[in-house]
Amino acid sequence: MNEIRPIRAKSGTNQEGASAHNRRVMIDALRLNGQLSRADLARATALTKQAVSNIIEELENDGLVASLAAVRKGRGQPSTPYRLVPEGAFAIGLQIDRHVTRTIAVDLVGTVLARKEANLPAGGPAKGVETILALIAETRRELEAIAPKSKDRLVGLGVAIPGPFGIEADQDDPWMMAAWQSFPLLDALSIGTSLDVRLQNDAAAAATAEKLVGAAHGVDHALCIYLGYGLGAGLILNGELYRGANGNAGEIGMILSRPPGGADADRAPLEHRASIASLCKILDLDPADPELYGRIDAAAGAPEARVATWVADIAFELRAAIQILETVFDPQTIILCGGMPRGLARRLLDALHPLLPSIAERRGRSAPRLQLGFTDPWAVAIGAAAEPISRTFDPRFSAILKTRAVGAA
Amino acid sequence: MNEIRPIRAKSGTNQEGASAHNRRVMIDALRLNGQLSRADLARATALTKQAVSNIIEELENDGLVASLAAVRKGRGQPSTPYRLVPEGAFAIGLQIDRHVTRTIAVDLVGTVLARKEANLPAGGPAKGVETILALIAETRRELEAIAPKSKDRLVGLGVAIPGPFGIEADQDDPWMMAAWQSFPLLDALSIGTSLDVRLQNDAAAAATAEKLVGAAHGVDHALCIYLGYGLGAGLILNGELYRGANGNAGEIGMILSRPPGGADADRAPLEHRASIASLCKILDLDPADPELYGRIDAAAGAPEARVATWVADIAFELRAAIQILETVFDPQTIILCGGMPRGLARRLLDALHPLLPSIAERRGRSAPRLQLGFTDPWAVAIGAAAEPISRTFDPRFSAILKTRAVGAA
DNA sequence: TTATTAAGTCAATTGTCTTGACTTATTTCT
DNA sequence: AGAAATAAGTCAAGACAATTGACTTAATAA
Repeated sequence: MNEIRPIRAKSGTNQEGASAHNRRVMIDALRLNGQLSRADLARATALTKQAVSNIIEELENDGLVASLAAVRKGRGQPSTPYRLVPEGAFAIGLQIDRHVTRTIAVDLVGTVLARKEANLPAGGPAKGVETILALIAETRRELEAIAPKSKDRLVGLGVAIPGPFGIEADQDDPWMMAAWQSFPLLDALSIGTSLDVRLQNDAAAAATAEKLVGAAHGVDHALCIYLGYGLGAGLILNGELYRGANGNAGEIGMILSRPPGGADADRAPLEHRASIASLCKILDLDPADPELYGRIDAAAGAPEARVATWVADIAFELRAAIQILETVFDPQTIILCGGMPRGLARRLLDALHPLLPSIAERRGRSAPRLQLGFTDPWAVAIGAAAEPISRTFDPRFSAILKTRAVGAA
Repeated sequence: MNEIRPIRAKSGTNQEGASAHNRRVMIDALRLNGQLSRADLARATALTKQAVSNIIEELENDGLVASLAAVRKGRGQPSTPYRLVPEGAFAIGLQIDRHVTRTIAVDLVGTVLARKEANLPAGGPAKGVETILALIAETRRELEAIAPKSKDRLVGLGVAIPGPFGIEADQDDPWMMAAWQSFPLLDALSIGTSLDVRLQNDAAAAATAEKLVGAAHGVDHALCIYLGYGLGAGLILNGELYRGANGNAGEIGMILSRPPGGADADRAPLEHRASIASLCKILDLDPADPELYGRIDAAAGAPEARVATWVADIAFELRAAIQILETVFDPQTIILCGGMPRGLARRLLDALHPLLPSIAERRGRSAPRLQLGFTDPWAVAIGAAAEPISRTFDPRFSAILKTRAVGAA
């Protein structure tokens, strides 16, 4: 009998893996610096001029980079800077929220080229998927009208859906979107769109957006607190989005916390008290209302005592959460983002200060401990769209490795 | 004027980087699986038989792996398994604690070959370094007596020191070991030993030990809660130790928390209530007592009400901390380790159950949510010694990349 | 005895980066 | 002006490490 035992091992790599990584590094460097000459790139990446030359030539042929006018910067031959070509790649993002779904089309540099929104019909995922597929198809048509090249250069469909994933959720708990969790969404979308589809939770998507085109651009260690209908955090660690063992890392809304002055038995998920959902409750708003955002905006603009209470309460909770996150992750910065009116986000940011003391209080900080990120309702959809771009073009450890034939875990 | 602007970029790689990675992957696979044939390795790493053959031959010449007797496992030529050679590499670990310092020598597979302990003299780091260098020298002599090869095969010196690092600490706060923090320890040790020296905090060291030879062996997402004189956590994310932006990730002892029933103003660092230091306070023990461990052991064995109180109190705090860590990191398992008697650790583990509900409660878990790791006073020193081994031989993203000439962040 | 299966080697090939010399274009010095 | 210095970028050969496909070896199964 040959006993077949699973062998645990990481996979190896070869020249192809190295080459793929180097291409990604070039694109990343151009994304971060706007434009660089071949010589700049060689210095920045520690590769030789010649290697860079070959790779840039290849990327130029692939339509991903293009040269700009030569610039004289002193003695020596003028350099020819290169930049990313926005039309080099496109991606579609899909946000599925509790009551609404949104699609977005972006290009290689993260510019939004099309956006669509629809309310999710009653009847659960089976019905909802039809709406979604129609919305995606519409978005693709619109994108192709603007950028005909996109037809052959769509690198994937990123999907953002509120987490957490795969837990034993109460099927009736509206927080969980349990029906969607158990629905074979990935398959339905893969078949329905013929695109490469990946799931993220909404906080991770928000973080992806901040990483590609926002405040986390080029920051290796950043946390994005996402305050939406629920509460979550997207973790950027070592320059990559961290997903955890089951894709649930950062689900800070599920932290059990005692309300101020409350007893231990009063522990409840943080997001029950700190989220747009809690604001809806305080303001007696229907979360399913298509005009929700406008109503919140109106309430936040008016001298509304209940909003002030919510801001104060949520600031209390978030201060503690921020202190914990800073302590546990030691990030360069924390970015507050979410689907709420900008004015409300600003008020919240103000209310959060002064922050609690933490190890983040150090001399010579280059970034603020806490800053504002994207705060419009489209942030998650943008992040969803950014995911395929990031996955395809950003340097990542796993992109170097060969895909393994055997092995587990 | 040529304006010199820093270019932000990740570095590239080449065949050498790929080759170095593949060597690490081989060693990692052998470490995880005990012994594997070349064909096994080829399947596990997705490399070709030929590539594996070449690498294994090289590793064999380097004295890092060796073949075992061929085994027949059915039809076909018998396979020749390979294993790691313990004498292939050695490392020294140094733990500097508040009142004591320890050194350890380990080999490639993590076996402890020598250990030394000394009390740190009064007079601060300047004086302490002399003690430490003498201890290291003694350890090296002892190691060389046991394993003469170690002279040429010492890959580094790992140092574990209580964190956090680089914060604006009160110089008189005994928690902070501020004097050591500001002392140029790295330089002193580098010069004094001519070894490659790296610093970690003690919790990270404990996690490194668990990763190399303990409960986190082969686990990609694990957290080690380290309960020593202070409280910290070592984070293993994607199979690598995560350090954060400033090497302070996991310093959960610095989380500000309200005591049960306490007011907001009572917030204090978690480790003030949850650590061996808090036990010392309860038991009226002098932390500087060289016999501290024995005294704690005695108290924990006796029917001592104060110990029971401490266990209950600390379990209360740690339950909340564990729930937070599970929620935030989504790990496969959490390992409880620290410098305390095994019996006490067991009592604490029991007292922690039932754990608070979290996203970690899922069907089909393969590892327990919480398990016991190393709990002897040498755990941190072992981890310190494991660090150079891990750094030199474990697969890591950064090991693939070229070292960059220019560029920042 | 023969076929089948699997481990492992041999030798040639491929792909990607490196090396070192060279060309081109510009500024600075004399 | 002319020469020297400096920097960007190319050319062509070389090095390195994995791949490819045929081959050898050694076992079990038919």
